[in-house]
Parts: sequence; structure tokens; C-alpha cells
Amino acid sequence: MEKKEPAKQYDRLAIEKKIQEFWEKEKIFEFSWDGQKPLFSVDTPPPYVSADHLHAGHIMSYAQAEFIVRYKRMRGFAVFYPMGFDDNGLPTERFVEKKYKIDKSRISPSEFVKICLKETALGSQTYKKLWNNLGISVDWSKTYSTISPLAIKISQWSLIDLYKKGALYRKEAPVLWCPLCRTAIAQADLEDQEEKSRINYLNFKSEEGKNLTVATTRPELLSSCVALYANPRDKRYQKLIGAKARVPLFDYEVPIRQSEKVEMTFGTGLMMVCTWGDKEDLEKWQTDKLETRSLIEEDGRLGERGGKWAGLKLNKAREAIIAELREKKLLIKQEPLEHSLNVHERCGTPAEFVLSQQWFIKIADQKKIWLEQGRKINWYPEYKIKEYEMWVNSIKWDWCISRQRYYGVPFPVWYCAKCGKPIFAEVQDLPVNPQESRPSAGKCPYCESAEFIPEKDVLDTWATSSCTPFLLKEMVSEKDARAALYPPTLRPNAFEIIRTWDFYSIVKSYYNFRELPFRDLMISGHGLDEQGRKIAKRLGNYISSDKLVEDYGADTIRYWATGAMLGQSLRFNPLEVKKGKRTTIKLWNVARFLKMNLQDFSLDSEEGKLEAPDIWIIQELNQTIKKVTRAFDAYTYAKARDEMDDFFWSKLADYYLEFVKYRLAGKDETSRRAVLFTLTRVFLAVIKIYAPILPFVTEEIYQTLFCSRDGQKSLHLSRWPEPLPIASSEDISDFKKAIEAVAEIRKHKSEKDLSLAFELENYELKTEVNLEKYGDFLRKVARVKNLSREK
RNA sequence: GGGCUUGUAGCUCAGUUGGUUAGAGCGUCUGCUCGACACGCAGAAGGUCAGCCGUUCGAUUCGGCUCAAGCCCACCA
Repeated sequence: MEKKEPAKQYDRLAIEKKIQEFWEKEKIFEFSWDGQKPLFSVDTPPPYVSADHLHAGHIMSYAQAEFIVRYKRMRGFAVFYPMGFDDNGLPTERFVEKKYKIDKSRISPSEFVKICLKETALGSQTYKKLWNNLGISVDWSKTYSTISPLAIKISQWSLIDLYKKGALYRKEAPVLWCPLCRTAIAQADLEDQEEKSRINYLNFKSEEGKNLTVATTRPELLSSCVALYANPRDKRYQKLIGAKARVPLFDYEVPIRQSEKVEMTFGTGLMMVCTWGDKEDLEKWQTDKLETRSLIEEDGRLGERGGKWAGLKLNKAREAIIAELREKKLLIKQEPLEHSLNVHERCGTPAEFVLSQQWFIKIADQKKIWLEQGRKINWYPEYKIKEYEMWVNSIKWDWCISRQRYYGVPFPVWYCAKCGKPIFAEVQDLPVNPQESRPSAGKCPYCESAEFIPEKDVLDTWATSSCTPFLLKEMVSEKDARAALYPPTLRPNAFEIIRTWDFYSIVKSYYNFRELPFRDLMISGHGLDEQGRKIAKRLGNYISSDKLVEDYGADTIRYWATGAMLGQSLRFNPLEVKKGKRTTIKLWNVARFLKMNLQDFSLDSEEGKLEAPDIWIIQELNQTIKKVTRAFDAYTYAKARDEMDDFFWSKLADYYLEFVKYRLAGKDETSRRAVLFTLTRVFLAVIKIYAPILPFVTEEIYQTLFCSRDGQKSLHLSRWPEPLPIASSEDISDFKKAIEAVAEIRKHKSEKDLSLAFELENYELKTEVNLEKYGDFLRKVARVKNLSREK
């Protein structure tokens, strides 16, 4: 690099841009493996296509993982850091529908898919730009898309493998259904939402014609009622158990049954069970083998059984039925009720149960295995495993993976037109789209028929992304590396996808390979606004990530991201960002100082004689290196940053640099050389320990000052610092008294409103310092002519 | 109702394997232009470590309870 006097002010924009281009041009972060180095591979969350929602929280989460990546790279690991884009499935469809205001009934599936693909390409460009600006050291030659042929192939293979192993099955059952998205969904796709509703007391009739009042929040399901339940200990209803009741308005009989689970104090103590209004209904229906009177259609309207209300949407039907009940004096009363509903997390629509044929992966019966596998993973922070365990324990049903949508990974299966049996694609034919091809065998292996019906459903988006641990290695051509890259070392992600991405990955890796999907799991928290609220556009507290990086600079924003311990949420406050900016600039200025003094100096000459401050700073540095290393090893980047700040600001900048200025300006060449030797080595180590957090400014300094001396093309390819050897055996344990003395004199001057440069005529020290040893040093550093000890 | 997390300076957060005066940054205040840095430097003020009870010679730290906040799960008849 050309030798030029650095600009007086740190030009953050220009330098970050320059460094970014340098990394890209020189392919600094490209994966290469010699078969020897230990590998460190990262299974980064493939973000969704819609990049326009990115904010401080995303920056925080990706940066926190990236600190570790940069650290590991410098520790000598061959880092494999690919990036993926999740552009498949429902989230993408929802995004495209909204953005283009598309009514899917008026557009062909292929048209729609085209738009999805276009948006996907746009989205990945946005991400690439942002991550580059932020200094996320991804190997951009290794990117995947979850709708790419490779991803389709892998996730189809995984399914076929699961089918062969008996973990995948198809059945007709009441499944969780989103009436808006018109597809089956899984338990993990549900979210709670508080709802203010009403509980309606309405009259059934007993066989004797007496009123049986039942409380229900969902009168629209009346025509799917299949039983009433009472608690066997409830004296009011004991003699009714086994008898029948007549359903109002629809006038048919249902049995009255008993269950311990019925809360006697809730409502009237009589519970109406429908097929199917909620989980409880489903359970009773299953265990007591109740009649099936399915009602809700796939579009969320009442079906035929709804009588004159058939075809109405559920909420309309509810109002109409309540009106009729009221009119016929069958409605006794209404009470307000607050409860939470299970809604589809993608669209907020209350989930229903709809009877349909779907594909499932067995998970509900193997909770023990999932818990065991979970415990084998290293959780950072450790307590987050509780969230996983709680989720596993709350699983009620197998994982429904078929979606009645068209943008996604197709199911690799046909059904025999004659015998109806599923015929899976051959592994060597993958990827396949059954709608565009036929089974390669040509005929059904069971009945020899040659007619097939292709499966139209696509896979749950998580059924693909849960394959990323074994998809990643497929991007590498070297065979040995492939084998070594599975399972990946680290998975970093935010806590809300523990129950989806992490859990499903554990399931898939277990079924497919009897392996863990990753070794370490880093769970990040959320970025919050200044008041501690979630960041959301509708709250008006949203600042785009592009703007954040642009306004504050990558190093500064990254520094902010160290502010939260792993797993904790972090508020974004523009004022808080200051410290990062100051640190960046301070590093820059120390580099200028060093460069100024190095101009006429060759470091090829000998070391000089180290003096007490030199030994002291090296000792301090060595302690710091150890602490920072330990902290990064434990993924506690916040602690690492604290340690380096403490050394750099309080030891190096505030003290050491002040201690040595007189020696640098002085005539004693031996002393001067000792300073320069110490300073270059110490500062190089400082640059290196800051490199994972502030990669831009440290690289710039490395390039201008250290590149030729340290011998690496980039700081980020250089070796992590080891503690420096100290040749001298001089005991300097009393030097901290000298430091105290300096502080004392500084304080004295400050109290007297004097400049630190002001030379005191006389000063009597309170600090017990060895003046014979450090008197000269103190007189020069603290600027006192006559220095003595207080008597 | 259950689980997890959090509660420390005005604000954002460290910390304490139980031990003299509890730390940082931001903010505030007082000063200071020494050849790295005013995007700076030196200093100061500011805390019943949420509350109560226990264990202990000693508790901010350990245990129990209470209160408050956040997240998740359950409740949805």
C-alpha cells in the first residue's frame, strides 16, 4: 500500500467501503481446506426473502454470531461460512401476495411462482449488500436458496429416507388448518393471541324435555356437536350421564357423557363437544370414538351441515346463529370472556381443525429422543435449553408437513390411480416435480397400473430448512471436506425459532443420520427500541438496517451489538452507540501516533532495553489476551469486549502512551527503541483482539502499519495473538505505585484548574512510591520539577 | 395457573466462587488546546445492589417468600 499521511479525521465511510472492496476482491473469506486445519462451520439462518423489514435486531443477531466466526478464523480454523436464503413456502407467498396485492384465484400458479422467484433474487441482493456493509464475513461463493434444485433434491431425499425408515406417513385426520392461507399447518406454526369474546349460554333439551344449559364461545359449531360432557362428580348432571340431549336449532340427538376433565365451575358444568372446535374436542373425539360431524370447509365457511347458515364465514355464522337463538328464546345470557386463541403466526388468522389427508413426520411419540438429543447440544446460554424442553413436552401431534400451496418444494410422490398407494420418486431422479414427470419405473409396483396422480402439495418451509445442516456440505466440491463438514459446528439463531428450525433440524438429523444437526447453539435475543418495545413498523420505532449502518458505520453498530449478553434483548439507543464510535476513532488515532514515531525507525534493529512501563504494559496485555481468548471461547463476546476496552482505554491509551512520550521525543536511542518495540507489538495485539468486533478500522490499521511486518494479506487471516515474551526479569511489581502517583498528581492539577502540561515547581506525594526508582519517570510524566514524599 | 429470564448510579448494562471504599459507558457538573485524538484529555458528583425473612463472624452475592417487568406454555366447553 502507498505511504501517505493519514487524514487527520477518521473517514469512516471511505475506509469501510475501501476495506469491503478489498475483502471482496481478494476473496479473503472464501472457504478453503487443506485437510489438516480444524474446521469451523456455521449454519446461519437463511433469512426470508422480504428484506425490507430488517432492523437493529437483525443486525444484532447476525453480528453476534459473526464475532465468533472472525475469532475462530484467526484462531486458525478453516471457517466455512455460507449464506442461504429462505425463499420457499408460505412466508414468501404471503409477502408476494401483499406486495403485489395478488388475488391468487385470478393468477396462474406458474405466474405466481415467477413473481416469487423475482422477489427472491431481489431480496438476496439486498441482503448481500447489507451484510457486506456490516462486515459479515460470509463466503459469497457459497450461497444457497431453499428453492434451488439442490435444496429441493436434499429435502426430497430426506423425505424419501424418512418414508423408508417408517417415520413419514400419510393419513386422513382433522388437522390444524388456516382458513386464510387455505392450508394445513403444524402446531409449531401457531401463536397465541388474546381475544375478547363472549360466552353464550344456550339451551339444549333433555329427553324429558327439560332445559340443559350449555356455555359455549362457539355457537356457530352447534351443528357439529357430537356430545355433551359433564363431570361424573357433578351432582347436577350425574343422572343424565348416558342419556341423550337434543341440539337446539338443528334438532338432533347427542349422547351425554362423562369426563373428569370437565370443570364443574366453568360455565354451567356442561360442556359441548364438536368436531372439531379445539384440542379438547379432538382429544375426546379420539379417545371416546365419537361420531364425526365435520362442518368447517377449507375456506373457513360453514359446510352443508350448517343448514341455512351454510356458506357463511365463521364469524358471520356466529352472529346469525346467536340472533336466531335469541329470537327463539334459546339464548339464556352472554358473558364477556377473555381468552387466547391459537392463530396462524404468518397471518394471525384463528386456526381451525379441518378433516383432510396430509403427510406427517412422527414426532409426538419420540419426545424422549428429542430431549436426549437436545441435551447433547451445547446451548449458549445454557438456560435456553429449557425453552426447547418445554416445547418438546408440549407437542401434541405429529408434524404435518404437507401444505396446500404452490410455491415450495414439491412432494416427490405420485399415487397409483388404481390402488391409491403412494409411489415415491427414485433417489437418482431427484429433484422431481411429480406434476411434470412420471415415476421412472413406469408402473405401480403394487398393482402394475400405469396411471398416476401426482401429489400437488408442497412441503412446509421448515421441512426444507431443517435440512440445512446436511445441505451445506453439498456446496463444497472436495469429497473429504464434505464428510468433515457434517454436522456443522455452530448454529446461531434467535430464540423464537428454537421450536421450529432447531427442533425440526434435530428431528431430521436424527432420522436421516442418527446425528446431531450441530454441536453448538448460540441463541440471541431481540433488539428493542429505546423504551424496550419490540421494533415494528406499526409502532413507528423502526429504523431500517441500511440506514443504521449508513448513519453510524459498521464498526460502531457492531460494537453496539456487543452490548447484550447472548440470549438477552438489547435496547437500541442512538446515544449508546457513541462508545463504539469513540473506540474506533481512538484506535485510529493511536495508529497515527505510532506511525508518526515509526517514520524514521527500522524495527529490524535490536530491541533496546525494556523499562518498567514497557514491562508493565506487556504484562497487562498478556493478561488481557488470556481473558479475551477465554471469553470468546465461551461465546461471551460482551465480556471479551469489556476486557479489551479496559486494556486499550485505561491501560494503553490513558497511561502507557503518556508514560512514553518523553522517551519518544528524547535523545536516548536505546530507550526510544524499547518503546517502539513494545508499542508496535502491543498495538498489533490490540488490533487483533479488536478485529472480530471492529473489523474495518482494525484492517485499515493493519494494512497501513503491520501488513508487511506480520506477513498476512489481511488482518482477518492473521493469527490470534499469543502472550508476548518478556526478556527482562526485572521485578516491577511496585510500578503500580508509580501509576497511582501519576493519578494523584493529575488529580491535584485538576483540582487546581491547572493544565496537565503545567509544570509544577514542587509537589509532595502522598502515595508511597519508590522515588529513587521512579522519581525521574514521575517528574517527566507528571511534569513536576521537584518531587518529594509527604512527611 | 406453570416455566424461564430480568430487577445494581438519572439512562443502558457489567460484576460479586460470600470479605475493606460496588464498576463501565452514556448523561450531568468542574476544569484543561501537552506534537495521536475537542470525534479529545483530567477530575467530580451520583447507588438502602427491588422488598422482606433466613443461613453466616460477615449477604448485593447463597436459600425461601413477596412485588414488578418481559418472554414462552396452558386455559380456550
